[in-house]
Amino acid sequence: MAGVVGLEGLTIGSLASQTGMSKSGLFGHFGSKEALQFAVLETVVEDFTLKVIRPALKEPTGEARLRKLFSNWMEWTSAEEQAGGCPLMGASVELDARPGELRNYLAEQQIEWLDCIRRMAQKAVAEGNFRAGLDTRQFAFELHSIGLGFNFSLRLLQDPDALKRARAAFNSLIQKAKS
Amino acid sequence: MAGVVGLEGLTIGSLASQTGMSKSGLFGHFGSKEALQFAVLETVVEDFTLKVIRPALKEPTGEARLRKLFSNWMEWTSAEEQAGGCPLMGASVELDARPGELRNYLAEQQIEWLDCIRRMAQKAVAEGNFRAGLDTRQFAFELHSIGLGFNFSLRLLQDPDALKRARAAFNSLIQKAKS
DNA sequence: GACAATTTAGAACGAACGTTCGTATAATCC
DNA sequence: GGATTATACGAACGTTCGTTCTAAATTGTC
Repeated sequence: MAGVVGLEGLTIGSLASQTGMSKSGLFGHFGSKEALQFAVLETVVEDFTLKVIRPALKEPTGEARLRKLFSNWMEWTSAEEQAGGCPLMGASVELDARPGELRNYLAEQQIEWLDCIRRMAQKAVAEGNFRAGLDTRQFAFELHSIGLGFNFSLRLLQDPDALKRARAAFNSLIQKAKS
Repeated sequence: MAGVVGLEGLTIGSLASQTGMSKSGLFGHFGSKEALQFAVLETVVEDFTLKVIRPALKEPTGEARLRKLFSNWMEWTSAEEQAGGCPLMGASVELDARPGELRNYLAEQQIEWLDCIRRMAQKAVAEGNFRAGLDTRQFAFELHSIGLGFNFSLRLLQDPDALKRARAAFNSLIQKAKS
């Protein structure tokens, strides 16, 4: 629901009726709407870590791990249960101009995500698969940008080629990192 | 205001008091909230065309025009009056799972925007500056992705290197289009 | 300067918002 | 098995939401 209508658009009444609970019964579990939003965000981050990052860590370091990370990410972003696209990207846009704990938490997590990409790229550099002197922060920026573009093309434009485009961009990013 | 709180978060009461008008006085100009949202979106698109696309069309076709388009775009996205970042990107995420006329209109405009990029790239191909056989739709996808990444890094992460990163990504995209 | 049209204001509407309260049921503990 | 703690409920709170009236003010036209 938060993915479709946003964290602010998510309403306690509609969530209650969706879950078959009473408004006050559901409210009691959180104590405030902000706490509910926080719980949603935490759950999403947890799910992201579980389905995107963790499985990739089982792959051998370097390019293989990055490839796995990327494909997991694309799958997670386009999953049917994510009705409104990647909820983290949704929240990023929704919260980027609203100071508060929610925003701080999300920004922290997204910095950590970019750093996770950076570390994987750095590992590929150390192993000699990516060229020495590669700007791995730049690599992370560009990889993340591809994900944003994919979400946009898939969700708003409903472009059937969205995945193809993202994959092509990813491949040429890898290519560029090598030479 | 719509950029900060979103098109749905934008409320007639708050907009009225912000403009010094009465709620009903302001409402009368639009007749419904959806019409107000539509007007906001139309105004944004108009402003975007005026400040980003139109000035680029004065440049010579090909790479120079694309460079001007990109720098205009970055400026517009990071402008102070766009308190919540690029309102079109904000609306894209907000509306991508909410069927309706607003969504249709935005999707149309964004398709037109990607096509505008594509045509400029195609021109560069025709002139021999970009390599023959370049996938210009792919080029447009990647260019737009850089813009999304820039908006993200600038607004949510408040990364002082956001513009540097976007420029570097753009330059290597141009480079890639040549060889 | 009278008249018509547009623009604004004020009051009120029902609905939904987040939140609080008191209470009844279910689970847990000694 | 009785006391205690979670958990869920229905009702109501004050506020704000988008919207609808009607009336007053402003503007433009002949």
